[in-house]
Parts: sequence; structure tokens; C-alpha cells
Amino acid sequence: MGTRSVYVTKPRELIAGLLHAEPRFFSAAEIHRRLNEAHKVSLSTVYRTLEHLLERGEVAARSDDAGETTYKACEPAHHHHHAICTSCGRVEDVDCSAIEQLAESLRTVHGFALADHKMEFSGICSACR
Amino acid sequence: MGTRSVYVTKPRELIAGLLHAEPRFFSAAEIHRRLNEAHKVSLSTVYRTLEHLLERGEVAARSDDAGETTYKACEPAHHHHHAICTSCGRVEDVDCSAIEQLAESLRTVHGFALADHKMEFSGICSACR
DNA sequence: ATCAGTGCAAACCATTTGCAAATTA
DNA sequence: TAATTTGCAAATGGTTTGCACTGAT
Repeated sequence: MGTRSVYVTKPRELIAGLLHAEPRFFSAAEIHRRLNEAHKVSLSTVYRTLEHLLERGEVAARSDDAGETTYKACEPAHHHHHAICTSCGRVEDVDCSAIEQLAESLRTVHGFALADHKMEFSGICSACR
Repeated sequence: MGTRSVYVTKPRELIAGLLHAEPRFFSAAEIHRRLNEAHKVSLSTVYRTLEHLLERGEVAARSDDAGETTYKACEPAHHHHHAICTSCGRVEDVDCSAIEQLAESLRTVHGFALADHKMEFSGICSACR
């Protein structure tokens, strides 16, 4: 599959640059605010660019606690975890003791003090198979 | 800590009843639509009741792929799962091979065909400790 | 010279809020 | 009766869209 050709524009370079500069999630408004400290890029362009990057798999998105969508640069579409059936929507509550190992790995490998974690699974539940 | 007293009203009974009837996430609009098939409850009351149930820890909320908030009955606030530092917002990408065990458990215990999973961790990153 | 990309303003839509009327305790 | 809850309609706020203009190829 060939790479779909697109224009290289200043807004795109600026936005991708900002996202790649920090390994964290940014809201569209936050990106817009930051860019406009030194440049002029409309909020709608920020949204359209993010959508563009999302389609290309160059960024990951998630909604924060307030429900606002946030974006983060993310090379290959990487790993991101309730069991929700994609067919009927049924939710299976999953008990996950294996998380303890992940918590340990987080502390060891990332020096991250795990305070809480959230998991979400998607797939086909037993009733839909 | 005493139980904060509140009124027992028809809308609250109806909404809690609907949520407890199915183990899955519902959007406020969906709940409103369903209830109004046989009763009359305003959409704002649905929102206020859900907020009420959320405060009491009787329901869990999550945003679906479209960013719409959805709710599910959930006895004790139960288990739900990127490492996001609650102090600086930094994200640590976490590799999680231990998930394989969870996938196995999902298949065995729930008969759930795991197609995808998403994990999110929160805590304090190494830089903030 | 094309066709994609941008800005602006208007449109959308989920969620929230003010306030008077209805309900529960 | 006193205090909470509801309904309705208007206000919010994030995100999307129509359209004419600008910029990249």
C-alpha cells in the first residue's frame, strides 16, 4: 500500500513538533494555546490536523477525566486496557491479579509509583460467539 | 461516617433499576430514551441522578469511543485499568506481557474472545517522586 | 493551474444550570 | 412545612462543518 501523499504545511509541522516534544497527552485547546504563543494556527486546523495524525496512526487519543479528548505522539500504534463485547455491548467484570506483576514492572522499569490502574477489554463475549 | 440522607424518588428508582438490569454501559441519552418508553423523566434529571449515583459509588463511568460518557451499575467501586503521572502529566509507555495471563483468564473464566485491550495507569512518575 | 489545507464563523451536540413548580420526609 | 428534586428552557463548552481564500505540488 502506497503512502497517501499529503501536503507538508507549517501547521502540521508545528503541531507534530509540539506533540513529539513531550511524551504526554495534550488537549486540542492546549495545543492551540501553546502554538499561538509564537504562531497563528486556528483551533479548527488543530482539530483537523489531530484527526489527520490519528488516521495515520501517528498519535493516540484518550479522553481525560473531564471527558475532553487528549492526544499524544505515538510511533507505532502502541499498547493501550472492563471486558466490553464489541457485538452486544455486554460487560464482563474481570478480576485481574496479574496486575500485581505489572505494578512491579512499573516500579522497576519506570520508577513509577502506581496509585491506581484502569483496564478495559474489548472482544466478543461468550453469548455472542 | 453517616449515610447522607436523600429522597427516594421515582426517577431514581427507575434509573437505578434500569442500570441494575443489564451489566453494561449506558449513555444518559440512552437511559432517557428507554425510560420514556413507559415513563416521563427529563434528560436533566437523568444526568443529575447519574451524577448522584456516581458520587455514591453506585455506578462507574467511562467515555466511549465517540467521547460520550456512559454509565454502568457497579456495587463496590470495582476494578477498571499508559502510566500517567498525576503530578506532572508525564506518560510512560508500559510494555505489558503479563496481559497474556489476563487474556487466558478471560477466555477460561468468561468465555470472552479478547480482541483488544487498553490499559491506563496513574500514579507518580520517577521524575516527580 | 490544480487540489489539499487553512481561517473564520456558524452549526452541533452532549452536558450543565437557573428557577419555579412538584415531591418527599 | 421545610428541604430536596424535577422539568423546562436557556446557557455552556468542546468539536465539527461550510465556504471562500491561501499555499503546496
